[in-house]
Parts: sequence; C-alpha cells; structure tokens
Amino acid sequence: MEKVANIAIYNELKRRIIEMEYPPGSAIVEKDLISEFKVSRTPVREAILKLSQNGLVDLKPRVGTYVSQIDLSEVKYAYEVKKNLEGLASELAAQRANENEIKELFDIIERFKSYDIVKDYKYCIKDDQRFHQIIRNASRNPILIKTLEELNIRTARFLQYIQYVLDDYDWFSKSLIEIAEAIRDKDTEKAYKSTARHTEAFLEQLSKNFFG
Amino acid sequence: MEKVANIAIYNELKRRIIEMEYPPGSAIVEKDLISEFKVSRTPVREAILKLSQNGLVDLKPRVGTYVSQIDLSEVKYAYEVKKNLEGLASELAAQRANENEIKELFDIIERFKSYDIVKDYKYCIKDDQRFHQIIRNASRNPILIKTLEELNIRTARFLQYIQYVLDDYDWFSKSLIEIAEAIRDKDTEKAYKSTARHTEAFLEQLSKNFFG
DNA sequence: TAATTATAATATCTATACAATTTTTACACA
DNA sequence: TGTGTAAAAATTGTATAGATATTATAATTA
Repeated sequence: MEKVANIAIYNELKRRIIEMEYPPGSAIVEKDLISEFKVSRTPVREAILKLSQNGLVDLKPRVGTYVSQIDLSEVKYAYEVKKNLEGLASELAAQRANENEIKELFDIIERFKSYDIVKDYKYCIKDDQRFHQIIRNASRNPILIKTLEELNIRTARFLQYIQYVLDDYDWFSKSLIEIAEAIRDKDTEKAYKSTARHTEAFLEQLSKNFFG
Repeated sequence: MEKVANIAIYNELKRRIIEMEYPPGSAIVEKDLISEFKVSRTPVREAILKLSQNGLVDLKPRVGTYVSQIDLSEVKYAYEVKKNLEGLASELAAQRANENEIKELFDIIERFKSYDIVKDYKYCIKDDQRFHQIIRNASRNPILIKTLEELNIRTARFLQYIQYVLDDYDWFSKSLIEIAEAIRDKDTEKAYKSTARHTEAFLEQLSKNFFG
C-alpha cells in the first residue's frame, strides 16, 4: 500500500475494526502497520492512540494493542445517552433546519419505500445514518454533533447485525416519517419525543435479539 | 522537575491550561517541556495530542501548538448539551443511587450553608463539582460519565469567572437542595427537570454577564 | 515428571537524529 | 526610509536505533 498520512491510517484502521476485518480481541501490531503503510512508528502510534480514545482498541502498556470486545452493556449505556441527545438534536433541528435539509429528509423517506429490507439492508443502514446526520447538522451545535458522532463510533460494530434485528421494518419507516414531519412543522416537543421513542424502540429491538 | 510519564504530563498541562497559568493563545513549545519534564519529545507529543482532542489546544501543522481561546459560543453549545445530560444523570441517579451517595449530597448542602460565596468561592466550586460528580457516578452509566467529563473539560476555564457570576447565590443552593431531594425520593421526573432547570439557569447567569 | 528459574525472543516505549516547513532576520536596492 | 528577496534560525513532522518490559521457551533441579 502507498504511504499515507496518520489521519488516513486512523480512518483505515477505524474502518477495518468497524467492519470487523479486525475481529474483536485481535492484536494490532505496530510493526505490521509500519511495513504495510510504509511509515514510521510515530504516525502509526498517533493513529492507535486516537482509536483508543474511541474505545475501539485497548492499550496494554508494554504488551500490545488489541481490538476491544463488543460489550453489549456498553451498547445499552450508549443508547441510554443517545436517546436523549438524538432527541435534543431533533428538537434543535425543528428550530433551525432549512428548506434543503427538510427536503432531503423526505427524499430519504421516499427512497425507503422502494427498499427491500433484506436485500437492500446495506442501503437502509446508509440512508438511516444519513437521515440522522442531517438532523445532527441541522442542530447547528458543533459540540452536540461531535458527541453524537463519538457515540456512533462506539455502537458502529453492533449495527453490522442490524439486518437480523429489524423484523418490524414497518414501524421503523413510520417513525422516521413522524420525526421528519415534526421538524418540518417546527414542533419541538414532538420532534424530541418521537426521536427519543424511535431511539429507545431501536434499542428494544436490539435487546430482544441479543440480551435475551 | 522530576521525570514524569506522559499521562502525568497530560494532567499537568491540562491543569495549567484550565487554571489559566497558560493563558489562551499562548504557545506550547515542545522544546521547553522537554527540558522541564526531562523527557524526550515522544511522550510530550502524545500529551499534546490528547489535549487537542479535548479542544484545549489548537495544532497548527509545522507551526506550533497554541492554547485555544475561550470561545463563548462553544460554552453555550456545551451547556445546551449539558442541560440534557446532567438531567439524564440525575434521572438515573434517582433510580440507582445508594444511601452513602445520597448522604454525601446532603453533606455538601450542609457545608454550603456555612460558606461565604465571595470569600470561599473556591470551595464552592469544588463542592459544586463534587455534587455533580456524585450524581454522575450514581447514574451507573460509564459512557454518560465519560461524556459529561469531556464536556466539563471544555467549560472548565469558564468557571474561573464564576465568582463574578453568582450574584444570586441563594437560588443556587436552593436548586441543589431540590435536586438532592428528588434523587432521595426517587422522583425521576423531578430529578430530571430540576437539574435541567439548574443547568439552564446557570447558563443564563453566565450569559447575562458575558454575552451582554 | 512437575515445578521453578534462567534465558531468549518479541513488542512496546523512549530518545535522538534528520527532514520539511514556516517564520524571522539581514541585506541590498530603489 | 521602505520594500523585496534570500539566507538563516526555529519549530514541528518523521524515521530509526536502542532501552525496557513482558511473555514464551528451555533448561535444571527436586
């Protein structure tokens, strides 16, 4: 592979971990990355340090770096926080979103109608994430945006299993419509509540399948 | 100064920035830290990288590292998020706090009665921070705890001015009592609302003094 | 044969040297 | 005196070698 900068190394390693090319528990060896990316230890280490801040790897001093386990209780904790913050983002978006953003929300909802959840689940994930990204950005609160994005990194690997979880697909798209309409109508309370419900229901679906 | 590990360097630099020994805009020069802490550039660099993740310093590539400015709009954004998350922490604490934690909350409130806000404002800050820390930990949600602590780092420097802000000290201690009672009574709704109000009112006091 | 200790191998952690870029300074010239 | 250019100094970014700690292996002894 060509020589790349440390930010590119970070992004590539993040991708490999999230897409589970590097399975949980596997070792991340600096020497291997040095020879692969054709750089020295310094940029590799800086990338690894950043990954550890995201909770994607665990650093054992003088021993090594290992891809962290997918901790189901951590996912639950993350969703406990996400429930509130996604709600807050929608509440603010209801006050601050512009025409283009609202239009794009409804465009996504239109696309959803044509998807087959089993066959097109990868597109579903992408559009769902785009939907929430639009709302985040429309909140116009950079700290909220950053906080939510960090939470998403922590739960990203879990979403690989989403195809097995979304049995009630109809409910899912309906709640997106509710959120988009609340934002369009500048109904802050409804925006908060419908988003919080949406996030909580999503966690419930996950729990039903994974926590027993 | 004795030779110290990189985590200690990070903590020391963080303290200096938060307590404004290093004023906003001042340069952080690796060479100076090397000779002060008697270590090489590697651990110094790793400490600086971590500071930049907290938003305490800005890295200008090939130029230098500078202590970030206290951005008042960023403080507002942080409080917009804190309002929700401190509320969530109280709500969860109302369900999960143990006897000792509740007792410590009321101990702090007792101490507050004996303080002179002008003379003892440093103790007030410390006890107020301890109060919220107890509630955070009582939420039993490690991700919520970490998220709130990161937000606190971003707003920490601003609290240096708290002595000039707290003109309505009576309201402040009263709202702490309301929060503690709600948690003691396991009244989740009241815990959320009184904490959110408390946080919002605090920001309003700040705004009145700084944003004009 | 099992347990314990000594040794070797492996990987991270630190220190330092080198490279690249920016900023400052000095000097020439108008 | 002011401006433009070029050289030098200063600082960060990167690379690499050596120090240190951990883990695995082998040898030795009970």
